[in-house]
Amino acid sequence: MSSPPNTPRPDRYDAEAIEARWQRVWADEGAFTCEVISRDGVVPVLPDRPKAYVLEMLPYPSGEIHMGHVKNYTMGDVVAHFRRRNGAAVFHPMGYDAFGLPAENAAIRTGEPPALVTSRNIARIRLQLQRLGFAIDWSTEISTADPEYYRWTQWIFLRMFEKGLAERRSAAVNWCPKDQTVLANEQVIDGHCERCGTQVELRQLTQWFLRITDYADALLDDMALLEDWPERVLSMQRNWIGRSQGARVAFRTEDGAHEVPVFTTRPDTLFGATFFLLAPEHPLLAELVAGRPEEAEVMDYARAAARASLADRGATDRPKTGVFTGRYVVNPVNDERIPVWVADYVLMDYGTGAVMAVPGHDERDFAFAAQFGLPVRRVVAGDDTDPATPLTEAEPGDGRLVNSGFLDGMDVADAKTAIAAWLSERGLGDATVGYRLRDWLISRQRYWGVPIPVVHCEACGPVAVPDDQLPVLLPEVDDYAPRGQSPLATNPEFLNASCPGCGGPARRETDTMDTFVDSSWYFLRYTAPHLSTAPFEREVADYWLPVDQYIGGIEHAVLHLLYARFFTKVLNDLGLVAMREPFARLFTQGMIYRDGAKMSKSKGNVVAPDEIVDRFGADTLRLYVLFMGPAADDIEWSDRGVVGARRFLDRLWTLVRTLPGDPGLVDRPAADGMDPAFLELLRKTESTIAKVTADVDERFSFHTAISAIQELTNAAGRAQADAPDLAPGSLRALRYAGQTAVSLLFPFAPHISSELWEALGGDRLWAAAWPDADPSLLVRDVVTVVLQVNGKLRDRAEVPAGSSQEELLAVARDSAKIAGAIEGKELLREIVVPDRLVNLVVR
RNA sequence: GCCGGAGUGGCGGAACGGCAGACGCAGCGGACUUAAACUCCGCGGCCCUCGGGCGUGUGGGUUCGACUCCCACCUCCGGCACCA
Repeated sequence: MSSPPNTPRPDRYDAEAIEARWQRVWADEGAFTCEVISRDGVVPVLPDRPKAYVLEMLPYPSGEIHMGHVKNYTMGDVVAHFRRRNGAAVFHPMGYDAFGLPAENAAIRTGEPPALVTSRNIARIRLQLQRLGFAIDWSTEISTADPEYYRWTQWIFLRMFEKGLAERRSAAVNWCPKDQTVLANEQVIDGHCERCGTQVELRQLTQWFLRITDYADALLDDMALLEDWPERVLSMQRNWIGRSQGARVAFRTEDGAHEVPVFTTRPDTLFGATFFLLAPEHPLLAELVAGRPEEAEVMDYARAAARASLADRGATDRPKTGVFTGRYVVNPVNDERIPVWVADYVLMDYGTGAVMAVPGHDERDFAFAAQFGLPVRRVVAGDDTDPATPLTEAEPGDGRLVNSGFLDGMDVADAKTAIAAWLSERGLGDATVGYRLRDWLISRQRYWGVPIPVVHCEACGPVAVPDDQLPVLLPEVDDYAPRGQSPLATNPEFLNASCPGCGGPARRETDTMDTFVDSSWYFLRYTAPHLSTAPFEREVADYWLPVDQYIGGIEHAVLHLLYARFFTKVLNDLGLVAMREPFARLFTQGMIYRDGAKMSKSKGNVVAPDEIVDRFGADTLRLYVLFMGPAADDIEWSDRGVVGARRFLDRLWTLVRTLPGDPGLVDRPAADGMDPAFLELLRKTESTIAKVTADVDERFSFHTAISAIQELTNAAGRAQADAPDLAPGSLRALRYAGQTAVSLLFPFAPHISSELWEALGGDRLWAAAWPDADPSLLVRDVVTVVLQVNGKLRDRAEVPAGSSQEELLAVARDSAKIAGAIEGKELLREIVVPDRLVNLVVR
């Protein structure tokens, strides 16, 4: 499209200048500052319109944002802009998950304090985010490493401590030898440290735990409240919590001295138990073998198992190992005497650490029995199977009970009920539930985290630091290097304290908290970011929360997202907030790949957001990361694709800057008497409004929304090129189309949209009402009807919308192609779908 | 093994019971240019002679009609996994 000779050549699209200009305007006007926030302890007036708390997972300030951040925050920005222009009170804050190992490790390398590294990184990240033009309320920015913030992290910890939800106890825990700290179960992937990949070891240590297992059922049950969470995440959490219904059954040692309970999900197979297993760590083990000939071998085995790494012991393809203890227990259901073995496939921290082995119907027990020549007994058989048929492999499936006394003939489900009642009546067992979920180990033997606000008194034990002495400040230390205990332990001023209870000498806790604690409540702090008397203001928090739309990466499915749900439930039980779930709707974005791999520095395949902004502008980058493909999918980065996004913005720029007619926003033109080509453009404009609105609001389908705007822009460009002399109605339809494209594009590319909107004579596009489609223009007066024979497309016809069945059939019969296709055949049926198709079924 | 998700042009993808391949990238042809880039216009699943035939991982089914729904299978991705 060349410029007509007498019009001035339009100015070039200068992204850099435009973006700087509008970012300044928004900041000067406080365009995205949220009024409904507790500031200086003053509770704001709560507005009487819908609210939208739009939140993306806060970044770890590593010094550079990456493309994943750009995609994440652009999506949130689109939603926030969309809701604002649709009349909602919007809150869209940002903060930094600022404690953690990378800054600490950098500090160790360079000798700079982690606080300095972190604040420098935060300053840089803030600039990068601002350069992308995100509509963030920067006045509510928080950093989890700020004493003003972590004071309240400590405060919440103390509330949990008071409730018995935070406790110190000895347990076998995961230890990362490289990072020199313990890890939570969620932070161990296949036996390796989630952060550094080192194989973790098991160590028996006294550590702080949060009793998330107390909330296992609530975390499962309340998933019903999470209707808009991806099934994938719910399934992962369900899996992680791992609830299974079973029974606890009391076995006794044959001398009657000890009761050893087991947990089983198959109490129906109790008659099939032919041996009995203890975990190597089982507390009774040493006593059972004390002074017996088996003692040395058994205890050697137990010690070897304790030394084995989690990865080794957890390997399912390893042959079964175990040692006979020389002792027997009695099966309560038939008084049968069965041998007790120790085996390392039995886990101490699941169930009771003891297992009744039913080799006939459990694959692991069968493998163990085969290994050691132990008997296998069938107690479940199919309807056509003789109860005496020997088992050549474990049959864990359904069937009828056999060789099982009073259970014989029942199916598995009935037998479970019957045996549970039988055991319960005799006090020998109860229906119970097992969970895979473990308590959350939050101690870390590292420097750069929240100090656990407890002192250890010789007389009183662990004692909470009183609220009025919070925050327990992270002290300066000379050496941050991890040495198996927290660097805080080397600072005598920090270490020595007096007991808040008895005043006697005491020692401060030197472990710091897992940084996932910090991010488990930050969404509340935003609503009162500087409040000095409480972590948040209940009234304001209850107004904004739960978060209406939360957006982040799938990698937090069982980490942050589980922990934050747990914290919310605790705060709810403490009467501090009304919500039971923090995130009403969750969207998990896909990863951006390049050259078939996740972008990472070590692979050298990183595309730096800043470079793209330098070359093409922030609007191009924002548009491209959303246009790439479905927001939830993993997608390959394309350098050429970015160019395409920029080309589109250039095209829109040229279109709007060369629109004929006087400046000034136009209203929707009247359809009556309009030139057909421009009526078509008007219809296109209206259907684009409808599509973009639905795609953003209901489907989270940004790439299709953008493609619809592109179609509209292309259509307007063609209409302009094809018709140099325009009737007034046509002119208006053209301007209206361009203007609407700009308006719809705003959430995606706010700077260029604002600039063009201004050029069109508009003002403050970010506050302008989102356009509404005119329903009367969404229905067409002429439609294309598909003519089929036996479901195969044979012809098309243009007919007036709303034509009757008879009219449509007449049109079909008039078609030469249809006539040819049905010639000489018997007409069996005529299918007519109004305004869509006619299908003639012939034989 | 169990649970979840996905298979459509050269590529990212669209269509979610009714015209398969919108939009974009790459490609080809053309215009502009001394030339190149930019930009613009056009073509574009495969086979084939216009007419047509075949095409959404594979095989069945439901339906007038299936990328879409149902059953079975294959492949890939993700999660859990000696959890009794």
